[in-house]
Amino acid sequence: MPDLKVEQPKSLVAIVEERLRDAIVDAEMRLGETLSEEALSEALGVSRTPVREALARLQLQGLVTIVPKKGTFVFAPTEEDVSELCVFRYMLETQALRECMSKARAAALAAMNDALAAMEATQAGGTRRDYARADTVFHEVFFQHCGNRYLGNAYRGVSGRVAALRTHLSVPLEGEQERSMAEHHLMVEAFAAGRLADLDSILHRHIMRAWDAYADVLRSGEVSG
Amino acid sequence: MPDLKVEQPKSLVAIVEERLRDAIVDAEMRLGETLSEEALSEALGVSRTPVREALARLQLQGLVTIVPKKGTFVFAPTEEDVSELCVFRYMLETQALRECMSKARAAALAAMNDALAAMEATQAGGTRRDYARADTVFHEVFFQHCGNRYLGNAYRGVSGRVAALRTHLSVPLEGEQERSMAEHHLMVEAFAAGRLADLDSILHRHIMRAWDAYADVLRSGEVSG
DNA sequence: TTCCTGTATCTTGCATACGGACTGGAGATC
DNA sequence: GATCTCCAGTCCGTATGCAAGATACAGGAA
Repeated sequence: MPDLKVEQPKSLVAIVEERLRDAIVDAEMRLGETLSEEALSEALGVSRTPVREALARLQLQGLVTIVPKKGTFVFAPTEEDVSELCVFRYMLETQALRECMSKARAAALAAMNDALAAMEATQAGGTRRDYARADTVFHEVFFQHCGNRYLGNAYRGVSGRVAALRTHLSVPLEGEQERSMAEHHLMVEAFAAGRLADLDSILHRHIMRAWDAYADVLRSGEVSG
Repeated sequence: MPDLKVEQPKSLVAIVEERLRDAIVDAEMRLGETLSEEALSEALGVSRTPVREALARLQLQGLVTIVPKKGTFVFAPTEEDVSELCVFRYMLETQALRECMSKARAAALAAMNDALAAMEATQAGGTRRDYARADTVFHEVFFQHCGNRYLGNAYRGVSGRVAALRTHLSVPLEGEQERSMAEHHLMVEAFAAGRLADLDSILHRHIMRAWDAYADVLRSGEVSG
């Protein structure tokens, strides 16, 4: 018998969650903006129940903050927050890369090259948002091949914030994308050659430079929407 | 004016979540056992809404599995699961210890000594469960002092499973508690002396020995309740 | 003017109702 | 006896209603 498995239609909760997540990550909403369950449910054309459940999930991902009896707000990171997030992200990624290298080196390398190609494609004919998305996909590769789903879960738990920061706090510096691409190339090379220490230092530089830029924007007080 | 701040009464969701979490962790329920929202809501004396929300949170902690239209089940780890969990836990703890040592060494050391004393107290006049709880507290110390709340969140995301495995899959081997205590003492000593490498290796041995024991129980097919 | 206070209006927390989907077993059919 | 069909029971997904807390603002008192 052929494989006839049908995929379940997504639940409303899943749809709403995804939609809201995208709205936050893609900066359709401002950081700190007030959300109302009722307003959202009306805008989305569903009842409050799935909206409420989706918001609860987003809270656990750190994308919104729910204050009892008061309201729900898009998250608003402090400089400290961003710093800790970057450190944490570096820890996860470096560990994931280690696991990839020892367990699924070939597969991971192939996937990284694919992701790299996709990034280059967006550079040629895509928006900054397309590049940001491709960047996200690249870093997710580490976790798809690391062979430890807990590591991947942990990353998924913060990836929303990481992606949101990329969108909200990035300023389009001249030549930034080129430098970013160059670093990604270096990472793949170091991975291919098995140079773990190099890989770590490139990754560290890569992430910490992003932190620097975010911190500048935060200090400037401009929490762009 | 004196400090009159009143603490908010916990929401029903939080109460239900905690209660269910305890029930799973303390092995009041069997691994894989079927749960029904309605049955739980009746047993707990609340409506389905907070139960449902609490179950959703527990799912994100990996303590229950929700199958749409079918039912909710207490998690049932595979041997692979447990292995990955142990590896992940080792990663988190070792990173947290690093951060503790570089950022809040004195405070962390003091807290570790307190936790150690509490463990010894339960050894004198407490149940195995008391010891297990004190053990959990000891490991949480790392994350309370590591200065990175994301690291702590990640740990909290798996600590339920870790604690549940401790309760469900541990067999009371002769002298096990003594060996465990000895290892904890060694860890504190190594931390106090700043010997990171030793600390790592003790922690690794400590966690992997637990994994060994769990794997044995899982292979034996006895998923105790 | 400044401060306090009552109230209108917002928010979320929780309970409840209904319908679709799934499961397991009794009975019919071959 | 084996298999299929139908149906009742159970579960979750979603919508809706009501209660209670938080907030903002108008209006009165000092």
